[in-house]
Amino acid sequence: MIPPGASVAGANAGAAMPPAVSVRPEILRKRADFLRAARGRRQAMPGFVLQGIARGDESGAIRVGFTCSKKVGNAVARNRAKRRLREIARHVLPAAGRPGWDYVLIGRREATAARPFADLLADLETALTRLHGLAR
RNA sequence: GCGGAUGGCCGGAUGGCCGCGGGGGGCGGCAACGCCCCGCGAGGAAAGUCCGGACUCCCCGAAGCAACGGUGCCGGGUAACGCCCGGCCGGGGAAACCCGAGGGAAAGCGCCACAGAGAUCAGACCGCCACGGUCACCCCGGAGGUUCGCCUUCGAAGGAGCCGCGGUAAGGGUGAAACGGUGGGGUAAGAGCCCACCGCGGGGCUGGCAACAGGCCCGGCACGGCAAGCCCCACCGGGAGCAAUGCCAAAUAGGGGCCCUAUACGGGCGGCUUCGGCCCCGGGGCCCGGGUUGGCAGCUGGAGCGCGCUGGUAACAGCGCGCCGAGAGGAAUGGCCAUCGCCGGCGCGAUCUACGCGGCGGUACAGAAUCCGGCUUACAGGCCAUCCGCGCGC
Repeated sequence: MIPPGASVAGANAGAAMPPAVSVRPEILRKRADFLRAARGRRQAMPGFVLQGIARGDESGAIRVGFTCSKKVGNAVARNRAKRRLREIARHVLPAAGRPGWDYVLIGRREATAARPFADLLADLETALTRLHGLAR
């Protein structure tokens, strides 16, 4: 099972090794931030739903939040989905995210936990591209 | 070895890359913060939120009574419990063992359908039996007739059947349950009518702390079931919950107090006018309390865990030594990968078992949210001990 891992590592070489100058994404914790992001653009993917909005303040930080409601499953299923979303955000957002934006990743029942990790990474990149395209 | 019963335990391992949440230390920096190092970081059920507590706030003189809710054989354990341990009784099993809301039905009310003759101080449907009446039929005797086979008629004893009037609670049948069961005597047939044993009720005796058990005497036997319908008795119980509760504080809006502004624009006050004064409104400053949101505390060292000894059948308790084992708050404890375990079935190695190799599939239930003690429910796979029965060997 070497080829898949190698291809992902090669394709995401830039994303997997974020440059030191890039700011690590901050985590959203306030309900108000989530409500504002929900008013922005949304892009549905097989493993998750992405929401994003430009904050419009002078801070250049990329921020991201995670949502898994009870529709995703019991506590174990929700936690697992949230952890996988956290992991793909950590890999992709520093390179593909836009400074000054807030993103929210929403977990989906079964799909978020079952979809191969490499696919999830690719999904987030294309979702970000489409979201930014809509915003333009 | 096979089948079964009970109690207890585990619930993947190692490594690599990249991460997360607390804590401690070091360096840089006024600080915010950044970097480095060390150590810690989910469960047996963390789950359901069903009981019992600790801890907070609210209410409240004490006690009793009433209401409401809960518990319910006895003894013990415990901070407490509806939990646990030991025992008793009843039921199931060949046994180990398992199951039981298991106080009171002579305090009272209520209910007991259907079936059945009759369902509580009940009842005669079938059956059984005695007596009275009637009589088919059989046997005997007399008289008459005769084809000598027998026929008719009268009388008497018995008598199936039918009718009437009674006896009976043994048997059949109905039912969850039928004035207790089995056997014998007895009787017309039967019946606690009488007797023995069992059961039941009462009394005292012995053993036991008790639930209760054992045997003795008396009574021929009455007092049906449901209390998970109401009820009675005994015991227990204030309410709400960590989003409890306490502390700190910015912006905005609003409330209160004090001071200043005033001659202002405006309104009011002493009969009127002027000056002056006071008050309201307006503006400014300071302070106070409430409050949204946010932050801090509560927040984890405790009815704690491990080992040993002592007491106890045990639950458990005491003592000694050792240990610190999550503390988040849109909520960390992870993501990806490799190797190895474990289980299942398949193929190959000689046919099976054992064993080896190969590839395939599976590796559960489930995520702390103030903290403890329980209960209940879920769970891939596995381990240990004790006991019962059967088989084999010594």
